[in-house]
Amino acid sequence: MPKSITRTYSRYTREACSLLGGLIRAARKEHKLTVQEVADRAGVSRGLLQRIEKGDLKCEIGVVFEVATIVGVKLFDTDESTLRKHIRQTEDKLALLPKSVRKKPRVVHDEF
Amino acid sequence: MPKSITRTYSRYTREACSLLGGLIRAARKEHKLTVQEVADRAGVSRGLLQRIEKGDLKCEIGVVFEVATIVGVKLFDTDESTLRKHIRQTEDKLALLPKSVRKKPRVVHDEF
DNA sequence: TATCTTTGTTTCATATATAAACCATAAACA
DNA sequence: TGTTTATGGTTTATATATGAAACAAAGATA
Repeated sequence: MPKSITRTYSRYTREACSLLGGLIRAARKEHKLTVQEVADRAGVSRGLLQRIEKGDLKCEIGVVFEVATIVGVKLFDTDESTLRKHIRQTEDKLALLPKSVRKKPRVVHDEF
Repeated sequence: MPKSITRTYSRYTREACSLLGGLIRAARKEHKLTVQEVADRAGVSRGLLQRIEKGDLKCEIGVVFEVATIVGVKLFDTDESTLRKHIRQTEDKLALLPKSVRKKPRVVHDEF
């Protein structure tokens, strides 16, 4: 059962979300698109899109990214092929790292 | 009432989420941090963090961004002050744009 | 080798995000 | 001006994401 849920967000997180929402809103208007129109294209409700544009932190990331894509806001400042390349690079990097992370020697003997 | 919810995501959206998850995972391991440790710092459950690292599209964007921030993954390739500047620029841009978007002349008289 | 830890899944109860329907205000155009 | 449309708030019912706990398997250290 989820415990009663008061999350805290760093300033950077809040500002990043706020900026992303603002970029989406600006891009939508530049394309002369209505809130309803973009919502329809993304398959979401008008209210949800309005929350996204306000930088609401509690929206599905997939929906936010989808809306951003629809209005032409690039998440990683890269096109799709570059994106795929980054994914491969990240996978390669992960392959080199240890599978699981151990912190310290299990027991500390050096108490003196 | 929400209608029964089969969303579609573009390839770019899926890959962007996948990449972000991979970057988080790689950054976490580079910092020698355990899944549980990062989950605790972010105030989320271990299972949720694992879903984020797998690029799950249905997570709160605030949580994903927060985790990314914790392990040092920059969303916009900028520091906090630059981020704030971008926000202001976006606001200024929005101030210049029309408040609401009108599509076409209301009625088309020119049917002939 | 054996032991401890991390990770990867699963199931389940519930808190909550969402869609839909309203209404009110503001903005755009004639 | 008046009319139409876009936007911004609600409110409510429900689909679903989440936290917690349990389990198994894989990895790391001695």
